Amino acid sequence: MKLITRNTDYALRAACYIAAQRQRTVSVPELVNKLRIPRQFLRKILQVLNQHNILLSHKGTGGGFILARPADKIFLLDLIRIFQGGLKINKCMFKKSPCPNVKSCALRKRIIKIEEFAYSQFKRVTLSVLMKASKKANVK
Amino acid sequence: MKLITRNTDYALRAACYIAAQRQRTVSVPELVNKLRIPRQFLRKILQVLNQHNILLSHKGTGGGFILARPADKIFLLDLIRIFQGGLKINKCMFKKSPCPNVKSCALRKRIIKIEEFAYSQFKRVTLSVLMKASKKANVK
DNA sequence: TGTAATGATACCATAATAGTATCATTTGTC
DNA sequence: GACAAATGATACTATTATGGTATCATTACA
Ligand code: FES
Ligand code: FES
Repeated sequence: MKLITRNTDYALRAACYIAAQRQRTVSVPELVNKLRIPRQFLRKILQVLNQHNILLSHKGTGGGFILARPADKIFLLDLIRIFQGGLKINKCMFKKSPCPNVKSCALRKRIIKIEEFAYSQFKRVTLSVLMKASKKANVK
Repeated sequence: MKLITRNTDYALRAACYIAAQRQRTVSVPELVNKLRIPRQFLRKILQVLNQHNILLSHKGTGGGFILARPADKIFLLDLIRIFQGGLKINKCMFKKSPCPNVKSCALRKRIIKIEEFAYSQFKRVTLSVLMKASKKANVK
């Protein structure tokens, strides 16, 4: 079971890379070269990020993408929502038995709790947080 | 994204039903009739539950399945492990950048936390807990 | 006006999940 | 012992979600 799909993963990596370039626009060829993400797939992803106002795009020669807002205002949760339609961890399984539509069901409760927890965790991860982690790694 | 697959769901329902019958063996035809789970799929699932010592099977006329141990000793987490190979929520995505193999990565930390939390929640759900919930529902 | 970029969109491939079919084996009953 | 009613084992198919590709249109700079 995956919490994060490859869509989201690639989006996150690309956004991180772009964030690190400050206000310089970054093109797909550059991203492909640095991140080794399949070109067409990456393009599709970046287009979606643009549509959702995570990135701004610039067409034409010398064009590319930049962040639409500061790196500490872009949350992993945003990307998950975009590419995975939110977590929507689970509609309850037991459609009929044993719990028809009980508020008190233990299973339902747990699932909701897990979902809320996952949200709260992913809300704390921003691009800038991830970039810091990566900096430390490179410095080591 | 599903925390619980249909395998596990069906297994849980079937096990709950069987648990409610005490020591009476319950056959596939009966389960199909009551739970409306596709017959062959259910059979496969029950066979797996038998192999993993959640259920005991009894062949021949009048045969069927009973719980291999008390309902409060059968955990949802067991079933998830069996049918979904544990939660194994996520091996880290960023294979290279931005965090090569850093202990301190924010994302990794979150993912591990979520995984642990999910485990702890599912460990608390037993067949008997679910049966209680369902009882309440039916009484209401 | 040519070229380097993205926009839009339709299509294909792979893998995970869900479900089916079939034959073999065991066991109770007449 | 024969038959029927159950499970055991296993191989196959179908559906869906994910991952990935290809192509043509549009924009913008030089
Ligand atoms: S299992 Fe769904 S309400 Fe209880
Ligand atoms: S994203 Fe994997 S270690 Fe940070």
